[in-house]
Amino acid sequence: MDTNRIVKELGLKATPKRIAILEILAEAFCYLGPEEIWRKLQTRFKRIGLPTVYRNLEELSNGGVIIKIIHPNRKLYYYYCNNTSHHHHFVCIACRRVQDLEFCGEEKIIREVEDTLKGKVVSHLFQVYGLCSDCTLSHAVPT
Amino acid sequence: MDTNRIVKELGLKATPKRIAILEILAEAFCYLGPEEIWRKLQTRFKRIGLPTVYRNLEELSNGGVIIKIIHPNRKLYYYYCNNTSHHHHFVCIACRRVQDLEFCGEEKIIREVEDTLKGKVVSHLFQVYGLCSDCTLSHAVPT
DNA sequence: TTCTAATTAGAAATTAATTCTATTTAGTAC
DNA sequence: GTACTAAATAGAATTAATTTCTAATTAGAA
Repeated sequence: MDTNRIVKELGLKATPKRIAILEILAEAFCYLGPEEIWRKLQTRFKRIGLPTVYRNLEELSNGGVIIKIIHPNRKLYYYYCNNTSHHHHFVCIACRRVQDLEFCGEEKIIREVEDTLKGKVVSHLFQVYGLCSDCTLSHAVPT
Repeated sequence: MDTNRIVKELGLKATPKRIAILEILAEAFCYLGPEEIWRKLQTRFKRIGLPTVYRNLEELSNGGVIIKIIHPNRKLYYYYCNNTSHHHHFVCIACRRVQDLEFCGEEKIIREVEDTLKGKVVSHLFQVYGLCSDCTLSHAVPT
């Protein structure tokens, strides 16, 4: 995965820290918060500010390379998503693994909103929470 | 609507402020934040603390009488929902009106997660954002 | 190599939400 | 109606996450 090229295609400079942030997420296969990412970065960079992490996550998120998670606890989480087509995710509440879902009822929603409610759909948020195959087997308890 | 009875059925005391909070939401037909509710309460009560509002919203939300909104700006919002059956909502991003949706792809999601991913669905979050019929007509610009 | 706009560090500020303690109150028992 | 007790509240203080600010640094173009 050419993180260097990905970042430049977004019109951003390929700074070592920006690249590292993207790589950490790409290798995680689960969602991470800014502070968690910051801690991982501190093993590679002796000077790294938390605002830098926040700023980069926001930029990469705006560029569509990573996805911002809407979490009930109001903290920010992000995960890497190389699948650019519209789709949704199954999030494991035990291990945080994120997996793609095929299902999307978009057409049906649009039809109901436009026909019945006479409104217009701008976007929809759809996330499925549960236990992934590994965590189902191990009877993991979500944190 | 007997707010007094509703509150007592949750095992909570029917204090004037708690009743007022529930009434404000029930009469709003849109989602409101704690501070907005607090401002409305201040016209009725000369002494009313913001922590009281937060605490009551959390309690009423736990009781299922009102619903906590997951909002991209990470602030808390709540709306009154007297429809106890499982369903989802269409939220107008201009005027904040909340309307019930029939659509729910629950069975299909469960089938995909269990059959394909071998996981188990615990819950799903599904919200549709757009412009309601009134706001579509008036070309309202979301705030 | 030089230059410039983008990026960063680190401190400070902001904002929403929560905690704490003393006081008040709803609802039960009498 | 009065007394009682657990629940609820006010208001100040605190917490925690995120954002803003300014001066210094750096990536990448010229």
